[in-house]
Amino acid sequence: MSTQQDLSDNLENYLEVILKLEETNKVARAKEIADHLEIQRGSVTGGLKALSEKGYINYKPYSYITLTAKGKRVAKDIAYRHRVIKDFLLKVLQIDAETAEETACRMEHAIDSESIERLVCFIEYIFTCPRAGKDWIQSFLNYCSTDKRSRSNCDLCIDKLKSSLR
Amino acid sequence: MSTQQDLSDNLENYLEVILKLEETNKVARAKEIADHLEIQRGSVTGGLKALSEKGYINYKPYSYITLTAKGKRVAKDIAYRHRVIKDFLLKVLQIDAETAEETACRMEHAIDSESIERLVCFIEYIFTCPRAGKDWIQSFLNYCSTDKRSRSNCDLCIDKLKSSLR
DNA sequence: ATATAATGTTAGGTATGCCTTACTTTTATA
DNA sequence: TATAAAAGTAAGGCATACCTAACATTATAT
Repeated sequence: MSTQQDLSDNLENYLEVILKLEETNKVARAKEIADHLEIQRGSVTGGLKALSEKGYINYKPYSYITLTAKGKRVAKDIAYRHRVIKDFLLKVLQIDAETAEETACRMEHAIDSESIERLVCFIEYIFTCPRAGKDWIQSFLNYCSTDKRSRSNCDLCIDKLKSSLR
Repeated sequence: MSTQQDLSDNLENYLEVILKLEETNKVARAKEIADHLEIQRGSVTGGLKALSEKGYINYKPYSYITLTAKGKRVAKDIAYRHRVIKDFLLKVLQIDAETAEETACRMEHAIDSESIERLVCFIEYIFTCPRAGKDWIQSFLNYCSTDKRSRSNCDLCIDKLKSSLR
């Protein structure tokens, strides 16, 4: 999904965690990878060997782990997709933080590059275009919770928009 | 992901295909499931046994396959998530049909129910709110392709909006 | 400096989910 | 109705990816 299908969703998660650990601790250690992925220590070794064989990490038994240039590039891309999707869920759909985080964790492996770029642009568009913007998104939640989907507030809203643009 | 995590992404795909085949042919047959999932005939049997054991399909060797009530409920939910995501990709992000289809196929297993409902509402909101609407979405693509993301056309756009609301 | 704790690896087991090949059942046709 | 084709199943194999328990290495603390 990242470049071709060289990496399973699982291995993508490894890379994402290793990047995070590198940023915090300079290097990653198996124990912490296990903790972050919520799997057992013994399960990590296999993943690390696979990533090493594919050239994404520098790995020697009993030593620390770092990303190769290729690994870093891919890891950053995954983290980017994660951020964009979480942003959309949080700021546009206004999903709660925990759900947004969990869903972003899964969707990041499923979305294609074109859609991610378009999504980035769309979020920007919403908050840039004078016809939309922050208050427009705020009204969205109100629209959602209104059973009748009434348009009774529309005139008021448009009046406010008009005067704000004068 | 559908109800709990009783079903893998894979088995969810089986259900989705079986629903589609039921709608077309009244029943599903292993050969056609294999064709739709692009796997070999021999691979299907295992999936069918798993779905049968979990109570999603009515399955007897050498016979046709139908969804149970539970299976139909879940299958329809998956198909719904698929439609909503594809709709968003097509109509909002304006991704090409083929990519939208493929990406929806993957994302349908990753998204949560809350986000799907919010997404449904959001798509509706865009095409209902007088501040947004069809021409607003059309302008989005233009915004995307503009390198500078300039706001030079904004005044013109707002004028048109104003007069359309008089 | 050495015992102990923490960390890492190995080996064997389980489950999913695909493959292929060979065999069985059903369907169609001659 | 017999036989060939099509559809379905079974068995054995492979890859992923997790588990646990036992063993190895490294780090810590006395």
